[in-house]
Amino acid sequence: MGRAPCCSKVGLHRGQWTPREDKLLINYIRAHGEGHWRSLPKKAGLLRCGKSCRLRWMNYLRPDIKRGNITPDEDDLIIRLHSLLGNRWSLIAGRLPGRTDNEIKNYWNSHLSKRLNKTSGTRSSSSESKKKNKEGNKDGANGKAAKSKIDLPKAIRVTSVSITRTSSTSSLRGSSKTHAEVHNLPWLEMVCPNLEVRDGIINDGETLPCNEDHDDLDMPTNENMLDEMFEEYEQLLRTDNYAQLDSFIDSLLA
DNA sequence: AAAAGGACCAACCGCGGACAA
DNA sequence: ATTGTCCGCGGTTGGTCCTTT
Repeated sequence: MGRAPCCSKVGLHRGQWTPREDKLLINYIRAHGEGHWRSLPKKAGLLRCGKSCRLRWMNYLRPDIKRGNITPDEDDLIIRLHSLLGNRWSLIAGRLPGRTDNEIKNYWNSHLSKRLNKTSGTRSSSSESKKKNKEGNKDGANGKAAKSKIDLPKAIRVTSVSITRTSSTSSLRGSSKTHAEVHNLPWLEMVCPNLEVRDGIINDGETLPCNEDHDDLDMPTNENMLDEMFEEYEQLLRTDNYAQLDSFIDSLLA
C-alpha cells in the first residue's frame, strides 16, 4: 500500500549538503531555472533525490532568502497569522518575504509555541514532545493529545495562486485586476493586496510587493487589516459560535 | 574540564492534490 | 474513469552547538 518512493534511494547521497553539491545545484538552476525536480539531479550531476534538491534550493540556496534573526515585527506577524491559519507554514511564509516555511516552522516550534505555552499553559513544543518520546512515551496517547493543534479545515493548495516568489512576470499583458478580486479571496486581498492577475497569469507586482526585503515590514495598511481580521476572529472565538467561526474561516480560504 | 541535557535547525519522510496518459 | 507520476506540504528526526551542572 502507498506509493513508491519518489526515487530509488540506492546510491544516492543523503544528509548534509557539501559546498560542491550546492554549487552544482545553483549553477544548474541559474542556467535552466527551477522545476522538473525529478530529472534535475541527473542533469545537474547530483547524486541526490529530486526532493532533496528542491528542499535544499527552497530552504537554503534561493537567492532571495533572508538570513538572520526573526525581527519582532515578523515575530508578531507569525503569531497572528498562525492564530488565523494554523500550521499552514507555507501560507505564513508567503506573507514573510525571504522567510521559508521550514524556517518559520522551526521558529514556531523552538520559540513561539514555548512562549505561548508559558502564557496560556496549553501548548507544548515539538522539542518537548520529542523529549517525551525519548523518555519512552511514558504518557502514551496522552503525550500525543497534549500536542497543540488548531482545528481548521485542511489546507488548500495555493500553488496556482502563486504567492510564491517565483511567479512569472514576463508574460503579463492586458488590463490588471487584483487576484483577490478576480477569485473572490478576501483573505488574499488583505494579506497580499498588490497581487494581480492579468489574462489568467498571476503577478505579484512589478515591484514584487510580496517579495521585497521588508527589513522593517513597515506596512501599516496591511497591519490594520490584519488587526481587524484578528479582532473579528477573536470575537468569534469568544462567542463560541462555531457555525459563524467556520464560515469566517471558509471565507478566508474561499 | 568533562559529561549531560537542552535548543536549534537542516534535512528526511510520507501523505495527498493536481495533472497527464 | 483509472492509474501513475510529480510536486508541495506539514510533521518528525537527528546532528551539532550551547548551556548547565
